Amino acid sequence: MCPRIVTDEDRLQRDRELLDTALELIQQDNLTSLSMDKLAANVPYSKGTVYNHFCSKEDLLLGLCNCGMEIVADLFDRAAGIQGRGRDHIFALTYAYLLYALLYRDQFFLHVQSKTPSLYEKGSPERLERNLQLEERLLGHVLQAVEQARNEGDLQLKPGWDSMQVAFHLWAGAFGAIALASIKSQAPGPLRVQFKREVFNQMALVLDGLNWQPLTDTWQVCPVLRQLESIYQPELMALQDMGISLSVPATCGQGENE
Amino acid sequence: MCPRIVTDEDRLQRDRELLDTALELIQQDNLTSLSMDKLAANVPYSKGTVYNHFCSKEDLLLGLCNCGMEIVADLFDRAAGIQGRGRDHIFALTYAYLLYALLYRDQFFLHVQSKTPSLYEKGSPERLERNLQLEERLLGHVLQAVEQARNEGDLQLKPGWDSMQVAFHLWAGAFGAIALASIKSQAPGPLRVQFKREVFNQMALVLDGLNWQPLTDTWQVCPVLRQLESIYQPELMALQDMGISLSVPATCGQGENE
DNA sequence: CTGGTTTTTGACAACCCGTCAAGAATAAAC
DNA sequence: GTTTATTCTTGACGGGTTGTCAAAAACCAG
Repeated sequence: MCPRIVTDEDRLQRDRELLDTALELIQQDNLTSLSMDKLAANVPYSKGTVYNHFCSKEDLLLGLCNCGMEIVADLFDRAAGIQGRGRDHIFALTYAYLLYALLYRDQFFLHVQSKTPSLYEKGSPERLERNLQLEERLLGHVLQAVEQARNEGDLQLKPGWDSMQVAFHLWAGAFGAIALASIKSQAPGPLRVQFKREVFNQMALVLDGLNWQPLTDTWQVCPVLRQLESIYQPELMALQDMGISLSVPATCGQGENE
Repeated sequence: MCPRIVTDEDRLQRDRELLDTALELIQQDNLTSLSMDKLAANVPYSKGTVYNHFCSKEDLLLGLCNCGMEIVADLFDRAAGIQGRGRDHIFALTYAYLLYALLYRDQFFLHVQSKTPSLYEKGSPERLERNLQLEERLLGHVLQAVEQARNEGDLQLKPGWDSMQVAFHLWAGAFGAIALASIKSQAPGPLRVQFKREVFNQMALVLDGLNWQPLTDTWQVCPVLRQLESIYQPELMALQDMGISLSVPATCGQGENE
Protein backbone atom coordinates (compact mmCIF):
# COMPACT_ATOMS: atom_id res chain seq x y z
CA MET A 1 0.00 0.00 0.00
CA CYS A 2 2.33 2.68 1.19
CA PRO A 3 5.82 1.29 1.03
CA ARG A 4 8.66 3.23 2.59
CA ILE A 5 11.42 2.38 0.25
CA VAL A 6 14.20 4.59 1.56
CA THR A 7 15.07 3.81 5.15
CA ASP A 8 16.62 6.36 7.47
CA GLU A 9 19.95 4.57 7.37
CA ASP A 10 19.93 4.72 3.60
CA ARG A 11 19.23 8.41 3.78
CA LEU A 12 22.13 9.07 6.13
CA GLN A 13 24.47 6.90 4.13
CA ARG A 14 23.63 8.76 0.97
CA ASP A 15 23.94 12.07 2.76
CA ARG A 16 27.45 11.02 3.64
CA GLU A 17 28.14 9.83 0.10
CA LEU A 18 27.05 13.16 -1.35
CA LEU A 19 29.07 15.14 1.17
CA ASP A 20 32.13 13.00 0.53
CA THR A 21 32.05 13.50 -3.21
CA ALA A 22 31.40 17.20 -2.69
CA LEU A 23 34.50 17.32 -0.52
CA GLU A 24 36.49 15.52 -3.17
CA LEU A 25 35.33 18.01 -5.76
CA ILE A 26 36.33 21.05 -3.74
CA GLN A 27 39.62 19.39 -2.95
CA GLN A 28 40.28 18.76 -6.63
CA ASP A 29 39.26 22.27 -7.62
CA ASN A 30 38.02 24.88 -5.18
CA LEU A 31 34.90 25.72 -3.28
CA THR A 32 33.55 28.35 -5.65
CA SER A 33 33.67 25.94 -8.56
CA LEU A 34 31.44 23.47 -6.78
CA SER A 35 27.99 23.31 -8.31
CA MET A 36 24.97 21.16 -7.75
CA ASP A 37 25.11 20.05 -11.37
CA LYS A 38 28.69 18.95 -11.02
CA LEU A 39 27.91 17.13 -7.80
CA ALA A 40 25.00 15.33 -9.41
CA ALA A 41 27.21 14.38 -12.35
CA ASN A 42 29.80 12.80 -10.06
CA VAL A 43 27.33 10.73 -8.12
CA PRO A 44 25.03 7.86 -9.15
CA TYR A 45 21.96 10.00 -8.55
CA SER A 46 20.25 12.72 -10.48
CA LYS A 47 19.98 16.36 -9.56
CA GLY A 48 16.47 15.93 -8.26
CA THR A 49 17.67 13.33 -5.80
CA VAL A 50 20.49 15.58 -4.67
CA TYR A 51 17.90 18.26 -3.97
CA ASN A 52 16.01 15.62 -2.06
CA HIS A 53 18.89 15.57 0.40
CA PHE A 54 19.90 19.24 0.40
CA CYS A 55 17.17 21.80 -0.05
CA SER A 56 19.59 24.31 -1.56
CA LYS A 57 23.22 24.81 -2.38
CA GLU A 58 23.57 26.72 0.87
CA ASP A 59 22.21 23.70 2.68
CA LEU A 60 24.92 21.60 1.09
CA LEU A 61 27.56 24.09 2.20
CA LEU A 62 26.09 23.97 5.68
CA GLY A 63 26.41 20.21 5.52
CA LEU A 64 30.06 20.51 4.53
CA CYS A 65 30.58 22.96 7.35
CA ASN A 66 29.05 20.53 9.83
CA CYS A 67 31.28 17.79 8.48
CA GLY A 68 34.25 19.95 9.24
CA MET A 69 33.00 20.80 12.70
CA GLU A 70 32.68 17.11 13.41
CA ILE A 71 36.31 16.72 12.51
CA VAL A 72 37.22 19.55 14.87
CA ALA A 73 35.05 18.03 17.57
CA ASP A 74 36.95 14.79 17.19
CA LEU A 75 40.30 16.60 17.34
CA PHE A 76 39.11 18.47 20.42
CA ASP A 77 37.95 15.25 22.05
CA ARG A 78 41.40 13.85 21.63
CA ALA A 79 42.98 17.06 22.90
CA ALA A 80 40.96 16.75 26.09
CA GLY A 81 42.82 13.57 26.89
CA ILE A 82 46.24 15.13 27.39
CA GLN A 83 47.87 15.59 30.74
CA GLY A 84 48.46 19.12 31.88
CA ARG A 85 47.15 22.30 33.42
CA GLY A 86 44.55 24.60 31.91
CA ARG A 87 47.06 26.44 29.79
CA ASP A 88 48.29 23.18 28.30
CA HIS A 89 44.78 22.33 27.31
CA ILE A 90 44.29 25.70 25.64
CA PHE A 91 47.49 25.12 23.75
CA ALA A 92 46.26 21.71 22.70
CA LEU A 93 42.98 23.13 21.46
CA THR A 94 44.80 25.83 19.52
CA TYR A 95 47.06 23.20 18.04
CA ALA A 96 44.04 21.16 16.99
CA TYR A 97 42.26 24.17 15.54
CA LEU A 98 45.33 25.11 13.52
CA LEU A 99 45.72 21.54 12.34
CA TYR A 100 42.14 21.67 11.14
CA ALA A 101 42.60 25.00 9.38
CA LEU A 102 45.66 23.70 7.58
CA LEU A 103 44.12 20.40 6.56
CA TYR A 104 40.64 21.68 5.70
CA ARG A 105 41.09 25.28 4.65
CA ASP A 106 37.76 25.73 2.90
CA GLN A 107 35.76 24.19 5.68
CA PHE A 108 37.57 26.33 8.22
CA PHE A 109 36.35 29.45 6.45
CA LEU A 110 32.92 27.92 5.92
CA HIS A 111 32.47 27.88 9.69
CA VAL A 112 32.33 31.66 9.88
CA GLN A 113 30.46 31.91 6.60
CA SER A 114 27.81 29.59 7.99
CA LYS A 115 26.85 32.37 10.39
CA THR A 116 26.10 34.89 7.68
CA PRO A 117 22.47 35.35 6.70
CA SER A 118 23.12 34.42 3.09
CA LEU A 119 23.93 30.91 4.28
CA TYR A 120 21.85 30.19 7.32
CA GLU A 121 18.69 31.70 5.92
CA LYS A 122 18.65 29.03 3.26
CA GLY A 123 19.68 26.04 5.32
CA SER A 124 17.31 23.30 6.39
CA PRO A 125 16.20 23.42 10.03
CA GLU A 126 17.79 20.07 10.81
CA ARG A 127 21.17 21.06 9.54
CA LEU A 128 21.03 24.41 11.32
CA GLU A 129 20.08 22.60 14.51
CA ARG A 130 23.02 20.26 14.09
CA ASN A 131 25.27 23.23 13.43
CA LEU A 132 24.33 24.76 16.76
CA GLN A 133 24.82 21.46 18.57
CA LEU A 134 28.31 21.12 17.16
CA GLU A 135 29.17 24.67 17.98
CA GLU A 136 28.10 24.15 21.56
CA ARG A 137 30.18 21.02 21.72
CA LEU A 138 33.28 22.82 20.48
CA LEU A 139 32.75 25.74 22.77
CA GLY A 140 32.26 23.31 25.62
CA HIS A 141 35.83 22.10 25.26
CA VAL A 142 37.17 25.63 25.54
CA LEU A 143 34.94 26.38 28.49
CA GLN A 144 36.13 23.24 30.19
CA ALA A 145 39.75 24.34 29.95
CA VAL A 146 38.81 27.76 31.30
CA GLU A 147 36.96 26.23 34.22
CA GLN A 148 39.85 23.93 34.93
CA ALA A 149 42.22 26.87 35.12
CA ARG A 150 39.87 28.71 37.42
CA ASN A 151 39.49 25.68 39.65
CA GLU A 152 43.22 25.12 39.83
CA GLY A 153 43.82 28.78 40.62
CA ASP A 154 45.65 29.51 37.37
CA LEU A 155 43.09 32.02 36.21
CA GLN A 156 41.50 34.79 38.26
CA LEU A 157 38.77 36.55 36.33
CA LYS A 158 38.56 40.31 36.53
CA PRO A 159 35.33 41.49 38.09
CA GLY A 160 32.51 41.53 35.57
CA TRP A 161 34.03 38.80 33.44
CA ASP A 162 32.79 35.25 33.07
CA SER A 163 34.15 32.06 31.57
CA MET A 164 32.13 32.48 28.41
CA GLN A 165 33.79 35.79 27.67
CA VAL A 166 37.20 34.27 28.17
CA ALA A 167 36.30 31.47 25.79
CA PHE A 168 35.13 34.02 23.27
CA HIS A 169 38.38 35.93 23.37
CA LEU A 170 40.46 32.82 23.08
CA TRP A 171 38.44 31.77 20.09
CA ALA A 172 38.55 35.20 18.51
CA GLY A 173 42.31 35.41 18.96
CA ALA A 174 42.92 32.03 17.42
CA PHE A 175 40.48 32.64 14.62
CA GLY A 176 41.86 36.07 13.79
CA ALA A 177 45.44 34.90 13.78
CA ILE A 178 44.73 31.81 11.70
CA ALA A 179 42.51 33.62 9.23
CA LEU A 180 44.84 36.54 8.72
CA ALA A 181 48.01 34.49 8.70
CA SER A 182 46.46 31.92 6.40
CA ILE A 183 45.52 34.45 3.76
CA LYS A 184 48.63 36.56 4.16
CA SER A 185 50.90 33.58 3.83
CA GLN A 186 49.58 32.71 0.40
CA ALA A 187 48.57 36.10 -0.96
CA PRO A 188 51.07 38.79 -1.87
CA GLY A 189 51.32 41.68 0.57
CA PRO A 190 53.40 43.55 3.10
CA LEU A 191 52.73 41.22 6.01
CA ARG A 192 55.09 38.30 5.64
CA VAL A 193 54.70 36.41 8.85
CA GLN A 194 55.64 32.89 9.77
CA PHE A 195 52.15 31.56 9.62
CA LYS A 196 52.04 28.88 12.22
CA ARG A 197 54.31 30.42 14.82
CA GLU A 198 52.21 33.54 15.07
CA VAL A 199 49.05 31.66 15.89
CA PHE A 200 50.61 30.41 19.10
CA ASN A 201 52.13 33.80 19.77
CA GLN A 202 48.69 35.36 19.53
CA MET A 203 47.32 32.88 22.03
CA ALA A 204 50.28 33.58 24.30
CA LEU A 205 49.45 37.29 24.20
CA VAL A 206 45.81 36.76 25.04
CA LEU A 207 46.60 34.30 27.83
CA ASP A 208 49.18 36.63 29.32
CA GLY A 209 46.73 39.48 28.98
CA LEU A 210 44.30 37.43 31.06
CA ASN A 211 47.12 36.85 33.54
CA TRP A 212 46.55 33.14 33.04
CA GLN A 213 49.22 31.21 34.92
CA PRO A 214 51.80 30.07 34.16
CA LEU A 215 52.73 33.07 32.05
CA THR A 216 54.60 32.60 28.80
CA ASP A 217 57.97 33.28 30.44
CA THR A 218 57.79 30.25 32.67
CA TRP A 219 55.49 27.97 30.74
CA GLN A 220 57.06 24.94 29.09
CA VAL A 221 55.71 23.92 25.70
CA CYS A 222 57.69 20.71 25.39
CA PRO A 223 55.66 18.36 27.58
CA VAL A 224 52.34 19.08 25.92
CA LEU A 225 53.91 19.24 22.48
CA ARG A 226 55.27 15.75 22.81
CA GLN A 227 51.84 14.46 23.70
CA LEU A 228 50.23 16.31 20.82
CA GLU A 229 52.66 15.00 18.25
CA SER A 230 51.76 11.51 19.33
CA ILE A 231 48.03 12.09 19.53
CA TYR A 232 47.82 13.80 16.14
CA GLN A 233 50.28 11.65 14.29
CA PRO A 234 47.87 10.71 11.49
CA GLU A 235 47.00 14.37 10.90
CA LEU A 236 50.64 15.41 10.95
CA MET A 237 51.42 12.74 8.41
CA ALA A 238 48.62 13.96 6.16
CA LEU A 239 49.98 17.47 6.52
CA GLN A 240 53.42 16.31 5.54
CA ASP A 241 51.95 14.72 2.42
CA MET A 242 50.60 18.16 1.55
CA GLY A 243 54.08 19.56 1.90
CA ILE A 244 53.38 21.40 5.15
CA SER A 245 55.33 20.85 8.33
CA LEU A 246 53.91 21.97 11.63
CA SER A 247 56.91 22.44 13.82
CA VAL A 248 56.43 24.55 16.89
CA PRO A 249 59.59 26.09 18.36
CA ALA A 250 60.38 24.99 21.87
CA THR A 251 60.50 28.58 23.06
CA CYS A 252 57.13 29.37 21.58
CA GLY A 253 55.83 32.78 22.57
CA GLN A 254 59.02 33.73 24.35
CA GLY A 255 60.76 35.21 21.35
CA GLU A 256 64.09 33.98 19.98
CA ASN A 257 62.16 31.45 17.98
CA GLU A 258 63.73 31.92 14.58
CA MET B 1 43.16 58.96 -37.75
CA CYS B 2 43.39 57.31 -34.40
CA PRO B 3 41.33 59.35 -31.97
CA ARG B 4 41.49 58.58 -28.27
CA ILE B 5 37.95 59.27 -27.35
CA VAL B 6 37.92 58.24 -23.71
CA THR B 7 40.39 60.21 -21.65
CA ASP B 8 41.95 58.86 -18.48
CA GLU B 9 39.90 61.21 -16.34
CA ASP B 10 36.73 60.00 -17.98
CA ARG B 11 37.75 56.45 -17.26
CA LEU B 12 38.37 57.15 -13.60
CA GLN B 13 35.16 59.11 -13.25
CA ARG B 14 33.17 56.26 -14.74
CA ASP B 15 35.02 53.76 -12.60
CA ARG B 16 33.82 55.73 -9.62
CA GLU B 17 30.30 55.97 -11.02
CA LEU B 18 30.12 52.23 -11.48
CA LEU B 19 31.52 51.54 -8.03
CA ASP B 20 29.09 54.00 -6.45
CA THR B 21 26.04 52.42 -8.03
CA ALA B 22 27.35 48.98 -7.13
CA LEU B 23 27.63 50.14 -3.52
CA GLU B 24 24.09 51.49 -3.64
CA LEU B 25 22.87 48.16 -4.95
CA ILE B 26 24.52 46.11 -2.24
CA GLN B 27 23.26 48.59 0.34
CA GLN B 28 19.71 48.24 -0.97
CA ASP B 29 19.94 44.48 -1.11
CA ASN B 30 23.02 42.49 -0.20
CA LEU B 31 26.34 41.58 -1.69
CA THR B 32 25.38 38.14 -3.01
CA SER B 33 22.50 39.60 -4.99
CA LEU B 34 24.79 41.97 -6.85
CA SER B 35 25.25 40.94 -10.47
CA MET B 36 26.94 42.46 -13.45
CA ASP B 37 23.62 42.50 -15.30
CA LYS B 38 21.95 44.39 -12.50
CA LEU B 39 24.79 46.84 -12.34
CA ALA B 40 24.65 47.43 -16.07
CA ALA B 41 20.90 47.96 -15.83
CA ASN B 42 21.30 50.64 -13.17
CA VAL B 43 23.91 52.59 -15.05
CA PRO B 44 23.76 54.49 -18.35
CA TYR B 45 26.14 52.02 -19.97
CA SER B 46 25.78 48.57 -21.39
CA LYS B 47 27.22 45.38 -19.99
CA GLY B 48 30.04 45.39 -22.48
CA THR B 49 31.16 48.78 -21.26
CA VAL B 50 31.01 47.61 -17.66
CA TYR B 51 33.30 44.74 -18.59
CA ASN B 52 35.50 47.34 -20.22
CA HIS B 53 36.09 48.75 -16.74
CA PHE B 54 36.13 45.57 -14.70
CA CYS B 55 37.53 42.48 -16.32
CA SER B 56 35.40 40.18 -14.16
CA LYS B 57 32.95 40.23 -11.33
CA GLU B 58 35.81 39.48 -8.99
CA ASP B 59 37.56 42.55 -10.30
CA LEU B 60 34.51 44.61 -9.43
CA LEU B 61 34.50 43.15 -5.91
CA LEU B 62 38.16 43.99 -5.62
CA GLY B 63 37.27 47.52 -6.64
CA LEU B 64 34.61 47.68 -3.93
CA CYS B 65 37.11 46.31 -1.45
CA ASN B 66 39.60 49.02 -2.39
CA CYS B 67 36.86 51.62 -1.99
CA GLY B 68 36.31 50.39 1.53
CA MET B 69 40.01 50.40 2.30
CA GLU B 70 40.17 54.00 1.17
CA ILE B 71 37.46 54.78 3.69
CA VAL B 72 39.47 53.04 6.40
CA ALA B 73 42.58 54.87 5.31
CA ASP B 74 40.72 58.13 5.72
CA LEU B 75 39.45 57.11 9.15
CA PHE B 76 42.98 56.08 10.13
CA ASP B 77 44.38 59.37 8.87
CA ARG B 78 42.01 61.21 11.14
CA ALA B 79 42.83 58.88 14.04
CA ALA B 80 46.48 59.76 13.66
CA GLY B 81 45.64 63.32 14.61
CA ILE B 82 44.59 62.65 18.17
CA GLN B 83 46.63 63.57 21.20
CA GLY B 84 47.88 60.70 23.32
CA ARG B 85 50.40 57.99 23.89
CA GLY B 86 50.88 54.90 21.74
CA ARG B 87 48.14 52.99 23.46
CA ASP B 88 45.68 55.80 22.83
CA HIS B 89 46.51 55.64 19.15
CA ILE B 90 45.95 51.90 19.06
CA PHE B 91 42.61 52.44 20.73
CA ALA B 92 41.76 55.08 18.16
CA LEU B 93 42.66 52.77 15.29
CA THR B 94 40.57 49.99 16.80
CA TYR B 95 37.69 52.40 17.21
CA ALA B 96 38.02 53.45 13.57
CA TYR B 97 38.22 49.86 12.38
CA LEU B 98 35.12 48.94 14.35
CA LEU B 99 33.31 51.97 13.03
CA TYR B 100 34.15 50.84 9.53
CA ALA B 101 33.02 47.28 10.17
CA LEU B 102 29.70 48.52 11.54
CA LEU B 103 29.07 51.01 8.75
CA TYR B 104 30.35 48.92 5.84
CA ARG B 105 29.85 45.33 6.89
CA ASP B 106 30.13 43.78 3.45
CA GLN B 107 33.26 45.67 2.53
CA PHE B 108 34.82 44.76 5.86
CA PHE B 109 34.47 41.09 5.03
CA LEU B 110 35.51 41.70 1.44
CA HIS B 111 38.90 42.79 2.73
CA VAL B 112 39.75 39.29 3.90
CA GLN B 113 37.98 37.70 0.96
CA SER B 114 40.13 39.78 -1.37
CA LYS B 115 43.11 37.74 -0.22
CA THR B 116 41.63 34.41 -1.23
CA PRO B 117 42.70 32.97 -4.56
CA SER B 118 39.15 32.89 -5.90
CA LEU B 119 39.20 36.69 -5.82
CA TYR B 120 42.71 37.84 -6.44
CA GLU B 121 43.37 35.37 -9.22
CA LYS B 122 40.71 37.06 -11.30
CA GLY B 123 41.45 40.66 -10.49
CA SER B 124 43.15 43.04 -12.88
CA PRO B 125 46.82 43.79 -12.13
CA GLU B 126 46.13 47.48 -11.55
CA ARG B 127 43.47 46.86 -8.96
CA LEU B 128 45.59 44.26 -7.21
CA GLU B 129 48.46 46.71 -7.17
CA ARG B 130 46.24 49.38 -5.65
CA ASN B 131 45.01 46.85 -3.10
CA LEU B 132 48.55 46.26 -1.91
CA GLN B 133 49.26 49.98 -1.76
CA LEU B 134 46.22 50.56 0.42
CA GLU B 135 47.08 47.66 2.66
CA GLU B 136 50.54 49.03 3.19
CA ARG B 137 49.09 52.41 3.99
CA LEU B 138 46.76 50.95 6.63
CA LEU B 139 49.48 48.83 8.14
CA GLY B 140 51.69 51.89 8.22
CA HIS B 141 49.35 53.56 10.67
CA VAL B 142 49.51 50.61 13.03
CA LEU B 143 53.26 50.41 12.71
CA GLN B 144 53.53 54.09 13.49
CA ALA B 145 51.66 53.66 16.76
CA VAL B 146 53.88 50.70 17.65
CA GLU B 147 57.01 52.69 16.93
CA GLN B 148 55.70 55.60 18.95
CA ALA B 149 55.17 53.35 21.94
CA ARG B 150 58.63 51.90 21.56
CA ASN B 151 60.18 55.34 21.30
CA GLU B 152 58.30 56.61 24.31
CA GLY B 153 59.31 53.56 26.31
CA ASP B 154 55.75 52.21 26.63
CA LEU B 155 56.55 49.03 24.76
CA GLN B 156 59.57 46.82 25.19
CA LEU B 157 59.70 44.08 22.59
CA LYS B 158 60.65 40.60 23.66
CA PRO B 159 63.85 39.40 22.01
CA GLY B 160 63.17 38.08 18.54
CA TRP B 161 60.09 40.22 18.02
CA ASP B 162 59.78 43.19 15.70
CA SER B 163 57.25 45.94 15.17
CA MET B 164 55.70 44.20 12.20
CA GLN B 165 54.82 41.20 14.31
CA VAL B 166 53.21 43.38 16.92
CA ALA B 167 51.19 45.12 14.24
CA PHE B 168 50.11 41.74 12.91
CA HIS B 169 48.87 40.58 16.29
CA LEU B 170 47.00 43.79 16.94
CA TRP B 171 45.33 43.47 13.58
CA ALA B 172 44.56 39.81 14.05
CA GLY B 173 43.04 40.44 17.45
CA ALA B 174 40.84 43.23 16.23
CA PHE B 175 39.84 41.35 13.12
CA GLY B 176 39.05 38.14 14.98
CA ALA B 177 36.99 39.89 17.60
CA ILE B 178 35.05 42.00 15.12
CA ALA B 179 34.45 39.14 12.72
CA LEU B 180 33.35 36.66 15.34
CA ALA B 181 31.33 39.13 17.36
CA SER B 182 29.72 40.52 14.25
CA ILE B 183 28.44 37.18 13.09
CA LYS B 184 27.60 35.88 16.55
CA SER B 185 25.59 38.95 17.40
CA GLN B 186 23.22 38.42 14.50
CA ALA B 187 23.21 34.65 14.16
CA PRO B 188 21.66 32.29 16.66
CA GLY B 189 24.10 30.39 18.84
CA PRO B 190 25.54 29.80 22.28
CA LEU B 191 27.90 32.78 22.26
CA ARG B 192 25.88 35.83 23.13
CA VAL B 193 28.39 38.56 23.62
CA GLN B 194 28.06 42.31 23.75
CA PHE B 195 29.49 42.91 20.33
CA LYS B 196 31.24 46.22 20.57
CA ARG B 197 32.53 45.97 24.11
CA GLU B 198 34.40 42.77 23.44
CA VAL B 199 36.35 44.21 20.57
CA PHE B 200 38.02 46.64 22.93
CA ASN B 201 38.42 43.97 25.56
CA GLN B 202 40.26 41.80 23.05
CA MET B 203 42.61 44.65 22.26
CA ALA B 204 43.13 45.22 25.96
CA LEU B 205 44.13 41.59 26.37
CA VAL B 206 46.62 41.68 23.52
CA LEU B 207 48.11 44.97 24.67
CA ASP B 208 48.45 43.72 28.24
CA GLY B 209 49.94 40.52 26.91
CA LEU B 210 52.56 42.61 25.16
CA ASN B 211 53.10 44.44 28.44
CA TRP B 212 52.31 47.64 26.60
CA GLN B 213 52.18 50.52 29.09
CA PRO B 214 50.00 51.80 30.54
CA LEU B 215 48.30 48.53 31.30
CA THR B 216 44.54 48.31 31.28
CA ASP B 217 44.32 48.78 35.05
CA THR B 218 45.73 52.27 34.95
CA TRP B 219 44.89 53.39 31.44
CA GLN B 220 42.18 56.01 31.08
CA VAL B 221 39.83 55.67 28.13
CA CYS B 222 38.00 58.95 28.66
CA PRO B 223 40.49 61.44 27.18
CA VAL B 224 40.92 59.65 23.88
CA LEU B 225 37.26 58.73 23.72
CA ARG B 226 36.21 62.37 23.90
CA GLN B 227 38.51 63.18 21.02
CA LEU B 228 37.24 60.28 18.97
CA GLU B 229 33.61 61.17 19.45
CA SER B 230 34.38 64.59 18.10
CA ILE B 231 36.55 63.40 15.24
CA TYR B 232 34.11 60.75 14.09
CA GLN B 233 30.90 62.65 14.65
CA PRO B 234 29.64 62.22 11.07
CA GLU B 235 30.21 58.48 11.22
CA LEU B 236 28.58 58.19 14.63
CA MET B 237 25.57 60.06 13.33
CA ALA B 238 25.33 57.72 10.35
CA LEU B 239 25.54 54.79 12.75
CA GLN B 240 22.74 56.22 14.85
CA ASP B 241 20.60 56.50 11.73
CA MET B 242 21.15 52.78 11.26
CA GLY B 243 19.91 52.20 14.79
CA ILE B 244 23.31 51.35 16.23
CA SER B 245 24.91 53.18 19.09
CA LEU B 246 28.62 52.86 19.73
CA SER B 247 29.00 53.64 23.38
CA VAL B 248 32.20 52.52 25.03
CA PRO B 249 32.09 52.11 28.80
CA ALA B 250 34.46 54.37 30.67
CA THR B 251 36.02 51.39 32.41
CA CYS B 252 36.62 49.60 29.17
CA GLY B 253 38.71 46.50 29.57
CA GLN B 254 38.77 46.69 33.32
CA GLY B 255 35.62 44.70 33.90
CA GLU B 256 32.57 46.02 35.76
CA ASN B 257 31.40 47.40 32.47
CA GLU B 258 27.83 46.19 32.41
C1' DC C 1 32.04 64.12 -46.56
C1' DT C 2 35.23 60.17 -46.12
C1' DG C 3 38.08 56.65 -43.90
C1' DG C 4 40.55 54.75 -40.18
C1' DT C 5 40.19 54.12 -35.43
C1' DT C 6 38.12 53.57 -30.93
C1' DT C 7 34.20 52.61 -28.20
C1' DT C 8 29.67 50.79 -27.26
C1' DT C 9 26.20 47.60 -27.75
C1' DG C 10 23.21 43.67 -26.82
C1' DA C 11 22.53 39.06 -28.68
C1' DC C 12 24.70 34.96 -27.60
C1' DA C 13 26.89 30.56 -25.52
C1' DA C 14 27.73 28.33 -21.50
C1' DC C 15 26.91 27.82 -17.10
C1' DC C 16 24.20 27.91 -12.70
C1' DC C 17 20.03 27.02 -9.35
C1' DG C 18 15.80 25.04 -8.18
C1' DT C 19 11.19 22.96 -9.86
C1' DC C 20 8.09 19.61 -11.31
C1' DA C 21 5.33 16.58 -14.36
C1' DA C 22 6.17 12.23 -15.92
C1' DG C 23 8.03 7.87 -15.30
C1' DA C 24 10.22 4.00 -12.60
C1' DA C 25 10.40 1.35 -8.47
C1' DT C 26 8.23 -0.77 -4.66
C1' DA C 27 5.45 -3.79 -1.69
C1' DA C 28 0.98 -5.00 -0.23
C1' DA C 29 -3.56 -6.83 -1.81
C1' DC C 30 -6.04 -9.77 -4.61
C1' DG D 1 0.93 -13.04 -11.51
C1' DT D 2 -1.49 -8.99 -11.85
C1' DT D 3 -3.20 -4.86 -9.93
C1' DT D 4 -2.79 -0.74 -7.29
C1' DA D 5 -1.54 2.86 -4.16
C1' DT D 6 2.35 5.01 -2.85
C1' DT D 7 7.10 6.68 -2.84
C1' DC D 8 11.15 7.84 -5.16
C1' DT D 9 13.89 9.30 -9.22
C1' DT D 10 14.62 11.58 -13.31
C1' DG D 11 16.07 15.13 -16.55
C1' DA D 12 14.05 18.73 -19.25
C1' DC D 13 12.83 23.28 -18.24
C1' DG D 14 12.51 28.51 -16.77
C1' DG D 15 14.82 32.08 -15.19
C1' DG D 16 19.09 33.70 -13.68
C1' DT D 17 24.23 34.30 -13.98
C1' DT D 18 29.01 35.48 -16.27
C1' DG D 19 31.79 36.70 -20.01
C1' DT D 20 32.46 37.22 -25.34
C1' DC D 21 32.31 39.23 -29.74
C1' DA D 22 30.69 40.68 -34.37
C1' DA D 23 28.32 44.44 -35.68
C1' DA D 24 27.00 49.11 -35.10
C1' DA D 25 27.86 53.69 -33.53
C1' DA D 26 30.81 57.50 -32.30
C1' DC D 27 34.64 60.00 -33.22
C1' DC D 28 38.16 62.99 -35.41
C1' DA D 29 41.74 64.12 -39.07
C1' DG D 30 42.14 65.11 -43.63
